[in-house]
Amino acid sequence: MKVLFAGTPAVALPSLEALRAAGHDIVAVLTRPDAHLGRKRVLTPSPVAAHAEELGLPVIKADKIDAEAAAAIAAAAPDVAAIVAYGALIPESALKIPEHGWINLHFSLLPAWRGAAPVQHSIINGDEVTGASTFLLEKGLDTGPIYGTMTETIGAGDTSAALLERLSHSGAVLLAQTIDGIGAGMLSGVPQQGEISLAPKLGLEDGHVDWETPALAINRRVRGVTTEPGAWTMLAGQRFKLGPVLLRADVTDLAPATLRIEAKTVLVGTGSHAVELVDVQPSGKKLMKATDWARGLANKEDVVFE
RNA sequence: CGCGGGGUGGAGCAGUUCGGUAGCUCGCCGGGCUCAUAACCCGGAGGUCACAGGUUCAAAUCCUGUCCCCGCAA
Repeated sequence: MKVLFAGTPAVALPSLEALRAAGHDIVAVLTRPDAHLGRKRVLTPSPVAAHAEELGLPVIKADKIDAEAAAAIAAAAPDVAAIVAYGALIPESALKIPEHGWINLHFSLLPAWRGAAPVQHSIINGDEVTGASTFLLEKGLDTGPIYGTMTETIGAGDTSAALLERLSHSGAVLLAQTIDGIGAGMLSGVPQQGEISLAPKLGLEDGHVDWETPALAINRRVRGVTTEPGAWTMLAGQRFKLGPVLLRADVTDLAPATLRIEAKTVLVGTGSHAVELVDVQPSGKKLMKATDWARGLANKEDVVFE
């Protein structure tokens, strides 16, 4: 089929590749405009834009589907649109452009975790299983009829970044199969059923660790916000980033936020039992082993996070 | 020219204010103790102090410029 591919970050790339590999004709790629990234604000194309340009595919850059973008999409005359993490809403008027509509690959088992950050919320919530769904885009937020789903187990040490990476590949297969099925006229959408939950985009404050909460909740939250937006706490007035922490149910005598620095481990007290720090990143420093960081501390006593 | 922190043996840091022959905690190599060890004891290797100029009898330290890393902000 003639497919319009819409996506922006790296997690969309496997889907674009899967569609090409399945033999579909990518008539155009819709992505968000180049953004000023990094400290030097270098104007950088999105990963999808960069890849599409390498492949010589026509690229439409737009952060909202205005009349101009809609005209460009219509001009490409797609049979169907495939959308993976594009990053902006598609207005109702544009939904009608392709004959078969817009098929969204969403990284959760809908209707669970509708919204921008499904993977992060599933980990923070402690879900044991998540997955990906393909559905027909409609006016509501991630509410359309489902074409296909696949499940993925969430590991005890999974971070959002790791899980999303896996889902981006397995989900790409699902998306390609869905587009195949629609092209063959053998698929129809099924209304979503089950418990609805929302997964709004996470902000910086979502990564702020509250040491008064139980260790398990902290473990899940840290993994859920890693790598973006990142977990952190405060130390001596400076932001202090944290990598995933290990549960240490054997240590129960540490007050919340209080550190205990030992030869091979760095422990922190929580609302329940202690947690072991693995990787940390002090402000202005690179990511380092918690034990390395602790080795350089002048005073290893009475270290307390704020 | 957005704000800020930083580049010192393999790792993390101190030393820079008040220039004067490189330190701490580890790691590594060799030896010892031990039933044994990530514990302890003894010995050892390893650094042009990011780079380039300048000032000075003397620069990690003072002055100028450059490169690189990171946090914030976008």
